[in-house]
Amino acid sequence: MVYRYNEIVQTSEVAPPTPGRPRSEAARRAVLHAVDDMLVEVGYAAMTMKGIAERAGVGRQTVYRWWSTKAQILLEACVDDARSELTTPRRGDAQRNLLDYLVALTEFLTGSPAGLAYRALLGEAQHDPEVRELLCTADVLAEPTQIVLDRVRPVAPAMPEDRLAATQLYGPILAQVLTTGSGLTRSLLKTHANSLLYAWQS
Amino acid sequence: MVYRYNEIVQTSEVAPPTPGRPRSEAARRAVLHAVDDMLVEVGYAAMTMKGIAERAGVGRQTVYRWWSTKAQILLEACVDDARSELTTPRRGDAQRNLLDYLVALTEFLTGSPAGLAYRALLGEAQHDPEVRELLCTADVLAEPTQIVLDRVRPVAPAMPEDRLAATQLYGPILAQVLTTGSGLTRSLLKTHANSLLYAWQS
Amino acid sequence: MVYRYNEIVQTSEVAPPTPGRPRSEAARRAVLHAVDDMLVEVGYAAMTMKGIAERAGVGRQTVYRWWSTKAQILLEACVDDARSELTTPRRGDAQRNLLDYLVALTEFLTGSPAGLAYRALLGEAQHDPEVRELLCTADVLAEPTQIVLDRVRPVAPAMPEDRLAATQLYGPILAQVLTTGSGLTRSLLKTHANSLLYAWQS
Amino acid sequence: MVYRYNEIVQTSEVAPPTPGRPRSEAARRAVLHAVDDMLVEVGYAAMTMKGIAERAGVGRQTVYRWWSTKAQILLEACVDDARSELTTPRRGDAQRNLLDYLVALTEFLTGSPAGLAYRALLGEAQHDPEVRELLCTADVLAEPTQIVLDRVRPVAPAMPEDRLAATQLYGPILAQVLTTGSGLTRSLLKTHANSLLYAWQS
DNA sequence: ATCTAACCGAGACGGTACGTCACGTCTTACA
DNA sequence: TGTAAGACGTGACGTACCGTCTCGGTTAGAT
Repeated sequence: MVYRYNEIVQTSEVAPPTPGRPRSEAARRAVLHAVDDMLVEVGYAAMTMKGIAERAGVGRQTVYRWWSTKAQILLEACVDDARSELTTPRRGDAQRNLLDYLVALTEFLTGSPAGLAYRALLGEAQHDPEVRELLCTADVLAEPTQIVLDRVRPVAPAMPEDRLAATQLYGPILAQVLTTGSGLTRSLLKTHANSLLYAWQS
Repeated sequence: MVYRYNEIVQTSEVAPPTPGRPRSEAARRAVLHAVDDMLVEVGYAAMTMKGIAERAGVGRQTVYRWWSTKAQILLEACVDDARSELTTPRRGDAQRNLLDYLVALTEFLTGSPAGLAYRALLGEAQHDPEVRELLCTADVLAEPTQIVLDRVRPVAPAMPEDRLAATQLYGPILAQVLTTGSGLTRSLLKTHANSLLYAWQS
Repeated sequence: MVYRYNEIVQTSEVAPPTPGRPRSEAARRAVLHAVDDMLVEVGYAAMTMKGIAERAGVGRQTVYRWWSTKAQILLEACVDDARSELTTPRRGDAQRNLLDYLVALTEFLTGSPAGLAYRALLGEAQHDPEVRELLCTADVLAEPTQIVLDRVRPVAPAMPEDRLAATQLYGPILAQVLTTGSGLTRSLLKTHANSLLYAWQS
Repeated sequence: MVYRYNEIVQTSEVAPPTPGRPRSEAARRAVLHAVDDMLVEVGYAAMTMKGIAERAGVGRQTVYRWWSTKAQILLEACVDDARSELTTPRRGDAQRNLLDYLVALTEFLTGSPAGLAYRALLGEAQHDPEVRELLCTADVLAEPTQIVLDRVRPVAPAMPEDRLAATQLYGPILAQVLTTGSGLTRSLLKTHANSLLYAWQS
């Protein structure tokens, strides 16, 4: 689970008050917003800790105090958006459940700031194992995919175990975006969904 | 097609001699080897143009003269290896053709230096459009995949158009490696191959 | 007037505190000392900004932050020494006043580190107008010469205006050192002083 | 004595022909002209061996084959001009002989390309002993000054030995130009000449 | 109403890689 | 052999960002 600011413990108790000046919520938000904006404006590579601090109007030390790397900031900035963008309403039709998800995923990966962030992080993960771990624990794709699979499973008796089924479902879409930069057309997504469903129903 | 040193045109003519001292083949090879070694030793992120030059025992300017970025060097260093590692011998059995390829791809992506390089480049491509373009023109995965699909197509009448079929085939494997860092087991690969073949044969 | 670190304004007020970490006096001194040492050890030409920083155990940016060129550092490092070395005590005898000054000047130019620095700067000034300006504003020779001239003027009614008188006094000594690298002997200095005094007394 | 291209031995014989391709006079002249031009166009500091070669349309190695440093080229390029510009016609009047020389010297140092070169070399000599030696052997100022002194000596019985007299004569002018960048006015030159003559006649 | 401790901004610090430039040497083909 | 061309290894250039540190100042709860 990702760090959440002033996270409330799940009992009825609140966090014990610490001495000293409390963390500035304004500074935190300024940093997250700065990261969001800069990602689309200058791109991941040109985004620096120094630049983020200046853009956020925040001291450099304040950034380092709460996050070690720009990947951490980016993850915190996008994970909630990602989750909501990848959640599709339940449909009666299994094929429609899959298609809706594939469309949402494609839009997420190609059009959304959160998706752009996810791709940047996934890219960084190929260079830096820590980022990969960060990304795995946040589970951005796995969770929403699982929900969709659970909806479909009742009518897909031949569906393989979750891990493979998930990667069969979103793998082609993700690979397509990562390698070419753009997604599949809606009609190809439909073909893909039908393919899988046919195979899983066997 | 990637730059090839002293590339001989395919006719009987050779390249016209340019004035001045010719490029040093030794320096070129030293750089490519240095990049190969450093990628596995220190990783992509810690690899710098300066470090490459020093490791290769080569002037910094010499590196910049022939390559703009470490991505270019890496691509030139790995593209041939990649192609050969992803080429599987033709089999009589369609399912075996697919499985062999999926196994080779998984080993390439998880075990081979060239595959490590490819992943690093694909990661960098998420940060830098120029790297993506470089990677697209080199076509590392597309070409070998196409060969396998062509072998299978005669017995797979429902196989969709090439682009989608290719991404259905290698997408799950690639996605799995990129997101988790490790590949699918052989038995899951077999299941995946069977799934696809079943769907494509209907 | 040359920049002086943390220069206190001459009233009772101090400089208003600037935000951020204050400049490190230790780093400033380390740079000035490094420059002093390196000038005599390796010479002006072989002295580089990089070398100065390393010798001083200081970051390169820290040097550039406070000085643009090695000439500036050198000037700041030597101007105070120069002034004190060129200041001779007042004598009753006019001829002795001149001679003492000429001797001090010769020793300064040929034997003192500060004088070595001055010659290097004067040399650089022939290549770079900015250095000349720097040197003019610092007024290394003009001021001490003026003091001596003022002492002598009462008994030298024919002494020309200051600029010419000064250059008549120190010009031969300076020219001798610059062109040959070594100074005039004491007896020639005496002859020179007598010559001038005779002409100025007319 | 400075190197002179294809210097003819003083007997009636010509130099024995050496084997191989003879040195290109065109290349030599191109280099000297390039140096002349670049000195006034970009200044001494910005003049590089590489730039000289390119400007002259000459190979880099060709420059290095015949000269080690830009100082050597500059000296060869300007020494003849310097000598002729500093030679004044003999006058009957001693004071006029001095004044003419001082004026010529001032114009040389402030207005002539050859004088600019001389100042640059003298500047460089403060950083590099080899350049000083080069400059001393070429004797740019000493020789013409000596000629003038010899003309004046008959009517100046108190003139000190040559070295001091020369430096008394030209030192103030040289010092003035080196320190301020501009020369003394004609009327000050006149005053200076009179001063010296008065002292030397006593 | 202090006191104290952790926060905040600003910015200098020692490092290090960046991409460029010139150095002086070398290796070609040609004259 | 001399020449123009140009690649070579070397190393300084001035800039940018790294992550740390040191200031003055702020903001709370505890005394």
